[in-house]
Amino acid sequence: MKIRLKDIALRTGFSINTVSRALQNKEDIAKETRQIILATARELGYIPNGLASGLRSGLTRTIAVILSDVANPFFAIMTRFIEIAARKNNYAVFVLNSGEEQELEEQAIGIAMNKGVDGIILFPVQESARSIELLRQAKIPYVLVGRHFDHEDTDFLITDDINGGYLATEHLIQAGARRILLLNGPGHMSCAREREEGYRKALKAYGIGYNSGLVIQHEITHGNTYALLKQILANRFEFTGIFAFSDVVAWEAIYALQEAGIRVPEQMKVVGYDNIQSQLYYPFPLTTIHISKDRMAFRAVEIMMKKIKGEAELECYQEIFETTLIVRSSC
Amino acid sequence: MKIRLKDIALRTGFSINTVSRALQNKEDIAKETRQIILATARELGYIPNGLASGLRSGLTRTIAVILSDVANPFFAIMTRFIEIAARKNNYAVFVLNSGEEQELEEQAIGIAMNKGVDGIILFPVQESARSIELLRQAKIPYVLVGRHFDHEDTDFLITDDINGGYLATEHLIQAGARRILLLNGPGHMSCAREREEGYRKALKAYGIGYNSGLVIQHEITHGNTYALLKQILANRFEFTGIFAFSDVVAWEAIYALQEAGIRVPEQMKVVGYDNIQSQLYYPFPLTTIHISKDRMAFRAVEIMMKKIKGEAELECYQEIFETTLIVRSSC
DNA sequence: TTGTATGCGTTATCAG
DNA sequence: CTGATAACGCATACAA
Repeated sequence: MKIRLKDIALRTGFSINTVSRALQNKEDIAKETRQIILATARELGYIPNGLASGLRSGLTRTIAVILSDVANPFFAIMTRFIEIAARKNNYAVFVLNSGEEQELEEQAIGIAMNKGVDGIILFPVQESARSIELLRQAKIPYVLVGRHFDHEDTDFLITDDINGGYLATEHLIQAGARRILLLNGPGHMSCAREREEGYRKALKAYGIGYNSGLVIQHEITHGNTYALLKQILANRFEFTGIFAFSDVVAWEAIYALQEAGIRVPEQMKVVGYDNIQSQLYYPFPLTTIHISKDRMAFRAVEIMMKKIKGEAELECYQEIFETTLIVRSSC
Repeated sequence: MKIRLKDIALRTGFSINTVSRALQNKEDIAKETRQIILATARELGYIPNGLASGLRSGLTRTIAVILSDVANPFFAIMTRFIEIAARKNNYAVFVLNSGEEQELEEQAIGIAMNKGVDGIILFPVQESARSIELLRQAKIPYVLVGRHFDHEDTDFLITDDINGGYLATEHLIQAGARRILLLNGPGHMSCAREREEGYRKALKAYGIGYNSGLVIQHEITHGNTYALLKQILANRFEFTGIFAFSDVVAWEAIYALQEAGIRVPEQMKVVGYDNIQSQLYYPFPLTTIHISKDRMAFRAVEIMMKKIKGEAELECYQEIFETTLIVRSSC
């Protein structure tokens, strides 16, 4: 049998209202009264009905995380940290995958709204800014993570991807690679554009000409890089280094390289992005760009909480996290 | 401004009730009426309030997935498939991490109940059966995945871990390993016990004595295997094969082996479990035991839906999925 | 086929 | 400090 406030009220002789206020730790309740109520609530195994309280109060203590694909370790790690932080704040999190498809992202936003979430942490697909429009219209607190829109004034937490792209490319160059394949994400993603900007800067700084044939924008969904690289390797190719959009992309690439009998780093130098290995011990030591996944996730939740409570001091929280090079054995 | 049924009612001239019924596609509504209502609902951008409908109807179209740690690729993959299937059924999923701690798992169950989920998919910690007790008392539909209780009559989906353990061990033996370290999960986990049973069976079948010093039960949380193996390798050791509880455990082990300068598979043969590489292209080809993560996840959701709708034909759904050996290069 | 009335469990307002 | 009452938005039973 489900216990309601009413049951506790009946048992203790107080009114439903008093019980509610006592359990909420409101101030104008006698100490003794509160104790009695808390005790019987515990005794009866009372679990508040979040739907009812959410409906009435307008707060559900629930947020949604909308991302590309939780099966991708980068997003899985982010999700984990977000859940840890959310739970500390007594929040539960919905996980919704967009699969990097604009339509599914918008659908996910709709689901989140339907569920009455207090806020949304969004890793936006960026095929259009309609998601932002939706969020804004609904007046629901949100924070973008990892990517941001140039012409929209939103909160966001991103990493210094120009610098990251520069560091990765520079390291490849210093390792002797002149022709460097950029296995980038699609151009609508701000982080992809910025990583490419860093790539270009580094080439320029080292006096290497930019070759558009070496810059590949592709869908970064599961298996796509692998298929693509298989194809590339089947033909003539003249690069000796690869800068991958992410560690996952790098792995897929290396997987394809291995199948083609090309050794990393001897014959091909590879640098990834995200430093997933900061959270998982993979036996393949990938040189990569580190970003602080934990700090970003925690900060995202922190901002979310402030916005929900209406404590946001600033118009927009926009933070750029540092990127650093981690040298392992792939380059 | 949030659109409610009332707004659509006002706009169309029908009553709230009619609008509600029209949007639910109930039968006793005039075709034309329905069309008008649907059109204005769309026009106004109506998003139903799931809290209100959930409160009233008792169904929230929401489930919870409670698992060890989404950052672990195995659970991430399962979560992904579960979300896909749930979403097809118009369900959203809460992800709650237990961190393999009984207390956090029970807390997570409480959160799920508070949120009014229609059902729970649980990868149980199994330190105690109290979680099952909670679930049962609350009369909330649930399915256990990956692990099951011997003395509890519950729905569960597991894999044939005795066979899996046997196949892994047999393969190690056939590859020439006689002294095989079993890096197992804790003994309270049914799947760990069953994998060990398979291990023992294989040893016996090949006339190899069981050596309890080679069987290690340990917490399988992030980083723990790595630390443990570092310690083991620092001392004298005499095994030439490792059967790891999971691919993640295997990776951590191999990571430690590499740091110790021990080559896989030349000096040490390793077999993992779960075949995470069926979903992710990792450039380290791990020999492992395959389990159908997609089929298990889809089935879990399918069962969940049936139980929620009260269509469950059987007392308990108990299914054991096949395990097969995947040979790659680590053994 | 449609409308009215009621209640889901909680919180908020206000009176006592 | 406590209690009565209304309201959140929707779905259901029943009346029309």
